[in-house]
Amino acid sequence: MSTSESHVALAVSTVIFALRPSAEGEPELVLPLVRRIREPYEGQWALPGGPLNLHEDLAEAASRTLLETTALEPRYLEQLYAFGQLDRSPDDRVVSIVYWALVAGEEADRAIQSENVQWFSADDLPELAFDHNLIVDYALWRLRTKLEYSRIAHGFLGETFTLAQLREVYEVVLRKPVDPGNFRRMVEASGTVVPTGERLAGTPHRPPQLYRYNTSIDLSDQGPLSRLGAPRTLASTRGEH
Amino acid sequence: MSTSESHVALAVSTVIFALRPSAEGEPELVLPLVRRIREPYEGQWALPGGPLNLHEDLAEAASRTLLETTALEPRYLEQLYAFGQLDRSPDDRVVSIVYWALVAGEEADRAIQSENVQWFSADDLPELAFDHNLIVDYALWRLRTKLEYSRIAHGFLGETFTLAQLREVYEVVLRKPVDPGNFRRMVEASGTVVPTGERLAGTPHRPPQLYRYNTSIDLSDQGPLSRLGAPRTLASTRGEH
DNA sequence: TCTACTTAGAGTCATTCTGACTTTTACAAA
DNA sequence: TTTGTAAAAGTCAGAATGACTCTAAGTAGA
Repeated sequence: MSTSESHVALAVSTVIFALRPSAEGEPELVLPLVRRIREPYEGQWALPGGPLNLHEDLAEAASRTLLETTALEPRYLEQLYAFGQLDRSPDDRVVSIVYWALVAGEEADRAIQSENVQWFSADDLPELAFDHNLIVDYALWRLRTKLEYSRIAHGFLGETFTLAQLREVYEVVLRKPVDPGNFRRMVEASGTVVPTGERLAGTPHRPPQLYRYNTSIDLSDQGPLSRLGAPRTLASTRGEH
Repeated sequence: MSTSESHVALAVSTVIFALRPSAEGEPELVLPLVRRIREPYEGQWALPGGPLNLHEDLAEAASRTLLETTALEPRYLEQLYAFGQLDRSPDDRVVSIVYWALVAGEEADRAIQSENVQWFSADDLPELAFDHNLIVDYALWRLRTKLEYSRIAHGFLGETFTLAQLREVYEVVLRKPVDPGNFRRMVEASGTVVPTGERLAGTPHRPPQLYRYNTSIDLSDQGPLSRLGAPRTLASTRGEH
């Protein structure tokens, strides 16, 4: 085995999602892409990523390339899929292990924007390098599916948030209106958030309760994989007591 | 990049599930393991697998090692996860892309059994090589989770089956009794199976209707990944009209 | 100061879904 | 002909869900 130099290359890429106000003021689902500066696909947009270092964990590599290209730290990080079709790179054989991440909107404002790094609307992407359009489509599908049965929406928000903000995440990601009353009932029954006791002041209406994510609840998202030492960041990054 | 000889090695392994009658006659969930014939972990049991060939698709490699060690063809095949912790192999760095598969019980009887290939009860495994206990735990968790929201149970059965046989799959995998009436209602409402028109004769009671899997329904299990040309076998292997 | 406006938050009601259970049917074996 | 067994259809109460109403509590403007 190990056919001299012509071995299979291993890369790690990340699909990074954030919510940001669009030109019209409405928040929209966006993701950062990097422009390729070499062949193949030179000049085209692609997912941030790079080769896996020998002494680096997979999730670490995902976080690193995320930090390098966008200067952001994820509030949620999960492995998406390993893509390995024979023809996904024209000349060599590359297997890409892809992660997907959520970053808070406030963070995303501080993100790098440059000639070669730009944010795009997730539902209106250009033609990307390699099979990256398929990868983004799958990541979007996973995000939308998982949002409904798991409780990851706060990955888009800051430390504390109102139920209206949380509901807006659902509305934007799922692209459909959500009834405020039923949403409140669903969230409160799930026990995934707890009231901080404080209220958001300065609104032109009754001041809403602020909530934070309930870290004590185990939503057993990944089953036995949680034994692999929390790649899913969320509270684990920020100082939590 | 590409640090001379000390690169990251890439392997593909597969967790293969089948239902087989145990010593007591009750069917149980079993999986085949192979005994390692070299260091590290020489003599210990491990998942079937091997290195990825340069001109081989990931799912293809999974099917191949499956065929080589057990002489079986999967009725369902899906990527599980890519495992890449730094310490999972003592001396070198190995990233394993793991698949999981279902094979029909009747097939499993024809499977290879030898000194170095044996089937074990999924809930009563010995200590395995590498991180393979964790991998099997995760595969079991995925199987049990997916069985409830998706319709993959017929992956354990033959071309046609009765509702009682299908229900038994649920009972054995989920390790809990399932009400026959409610199960029938659930399955019929889902539309995932269709009656063949024939009945199973020779039973000491009213002869049950035979069903087959409804291939025309898209249960959109994997979202956009279905564009990757059906690694999920099921009907696609056997001759279907 | 009062009124209009807006969303927060609590609650109602009808429909659907779910789990536990009953009844009748159709076969084999005794 | 009787008995035993599972098939298949059906019943019923409680839980979950979607559409909707009503009151509370703030700001902004008249």
